[in-house]
Amino acid sequence: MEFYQSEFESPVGIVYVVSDGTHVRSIDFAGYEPRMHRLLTRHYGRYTLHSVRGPDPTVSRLAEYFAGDLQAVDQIAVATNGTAFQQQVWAALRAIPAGTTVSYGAIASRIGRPAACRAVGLANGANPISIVVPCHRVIGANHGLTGYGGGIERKQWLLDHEGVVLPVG
Amino acid sequence: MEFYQSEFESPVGIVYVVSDGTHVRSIDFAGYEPRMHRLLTRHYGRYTLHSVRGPDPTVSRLAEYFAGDLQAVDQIAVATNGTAFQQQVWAALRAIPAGTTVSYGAIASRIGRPAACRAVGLANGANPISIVVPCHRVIGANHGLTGYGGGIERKQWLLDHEGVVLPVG
DNA sequence: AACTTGATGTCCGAAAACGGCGAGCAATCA
DNA sequence: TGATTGCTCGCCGTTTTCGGACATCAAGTT
Repeated sequence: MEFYQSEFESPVGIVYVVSDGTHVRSIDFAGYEPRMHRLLTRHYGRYTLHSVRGPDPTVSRLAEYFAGDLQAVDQIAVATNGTAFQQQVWAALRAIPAGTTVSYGAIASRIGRPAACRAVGLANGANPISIVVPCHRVIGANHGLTGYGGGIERKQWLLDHEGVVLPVG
Repeated sequence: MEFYQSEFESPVGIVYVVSDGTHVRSIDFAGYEPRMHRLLTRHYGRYTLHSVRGPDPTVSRLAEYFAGDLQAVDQIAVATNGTAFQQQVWAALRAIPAGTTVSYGAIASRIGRPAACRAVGLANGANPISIVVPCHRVIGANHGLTGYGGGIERKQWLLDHEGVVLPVG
């Protein structure tokens, strides 16, 4: 497996973008390299990662997103390996419009397993493509942020950036 | 992963030869297809198997071996995936000359782990390349044949063919 | 002479533990 | 009362852990 890695300096820190040339395979924050490589290994076995310097269209889209064009990342082509359940969850995530939030339980209902809210949390945590697959738009039923793979602060920042206003909770 | 499969009708039954074009990756007997595919999957993940009709140099060598030229298979290039321990065992197997036998414990000693005789048995059973990697030349310390992935009868036949004479045991 | 006992590497299935949840209930406080 | 908080417990997919089964054999026990 041959992958290509770009770097992007975002307001929430450096972001790594890993693609196979046509599809994005992983996006994660600097400081979480071990997790990223663990996920890549789990999904693709042995792989080699080539550092890319030239312009990367995915990075351009991310820049637009952070500049305020929230829909800029919606068309990015992604490819993921995962269980059937995870694939369903991740697909459901991409259907959440920017600026809105959904509860874990609601996602569970949408994929036909209303009782699997907790498992949705797990699948969320296993999401290999941060930001583009917007797991940050899923929050607790009581409007608490509960958790985020990149740290709650980043989740809060992203939601603020998207104009989400939550009850005082 | 792209592999190519040939068929060869031997005195001990039909034999499948799987190669990648330059190296043999698997040799097994008809009737053990599930095991063969399980091993290929374990070692190489997803793969496709193309059926080959034309002449196959590996098959020619096998024919020579069965015709009496016992050294004909010694130069066949093989490639295997496996744990470090298995690689060591399989390498040690190829060093056993045709017409001779060795005990499981002796193989264990040769690779520097004299107490791992039982593990050698396991590694033997996991050998993906029958005949060419001559796991049939390994027998019990008491000269019993103990076991063979293709059935004891085939092990007996191969040893007879190679002129091995064992104590009456 | 027959039987038991460890050491050994790997795979496989079963079982348990672990969460980025959420509803329900009771205790607390104005 | 009614709102709020905190605890408990059931839910469920995934990962981890664990225990057994084996192509053995030498040494110790009976």
